[in-house]
Amino acid sequence: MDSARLDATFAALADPTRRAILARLALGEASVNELAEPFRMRQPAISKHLKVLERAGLITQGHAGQRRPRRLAPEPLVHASQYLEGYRQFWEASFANLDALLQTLK
Amino acid sequence: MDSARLDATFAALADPTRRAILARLALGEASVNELAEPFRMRQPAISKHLKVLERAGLITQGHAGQRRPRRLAPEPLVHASQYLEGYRQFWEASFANLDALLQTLK
DNA sequence: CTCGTGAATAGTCAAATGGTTATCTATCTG
DNA sequence: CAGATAGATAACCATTTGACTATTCACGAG
Repeated sequence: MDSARLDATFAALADPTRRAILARLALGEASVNELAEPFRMRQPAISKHLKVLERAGLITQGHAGQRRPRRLAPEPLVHASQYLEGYRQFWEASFANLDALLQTLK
Repeated sequence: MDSARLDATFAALADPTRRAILARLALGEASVNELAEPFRMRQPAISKHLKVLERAGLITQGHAGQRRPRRLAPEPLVHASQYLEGYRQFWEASFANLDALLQTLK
């Protein structure tokens, strides 16, 4: 529905670093340094990725002392999933046609 | 699984023009000019978008005379959908928690 | 063969991305 | 108060993106 929202969500998902961050956050909230640790990348680069994720609404940030732990937010994932579900009819039909074709060739 | 594949798929989906093209192609194959018609945009711009979609494997091109009709390809949509499904557990738990919270507040 | 049309390609350009280093801000701790 | 540490922000740079115009390529029709 809201096109700009989907733009931001899919753009955020189109990067392996950011997907890895989301995967990590699915296990529970984490600080910036914890999120940065697996990557050969400086902290400001991670902060930039986090800003992209935040602008897409995929994460929210808390504020506990000098830490700002991030946590995963579900809504954009749901919207993106629903968008793709709109094509389910299409791809099931495609595979059904392929099946039919293979049957006739047999 | 294949990260570069998901990169290309999500990047391709992160643009409203390209999503509109996919929506059009879900109704059946179409030529470049037919795809370009709804947009205030020149034909080469559309060709570039089509190249992005093709690199992502979201469309294939036929070759009928001087037309190269595009058609929608299902696989990347399936993969993207499966990727998001991996978070379903997470978001259902999130919403369940929210429900529970609302219950206790009531 | 020549012309018209569908589409691709080349070249240009401005803006956005994704990284860097250096610095600043805020909080915890001795 | 004086560090040390978590993280943000600024400034910079190279690459990519998304549009444009102009041109070229490929095919079909007269």
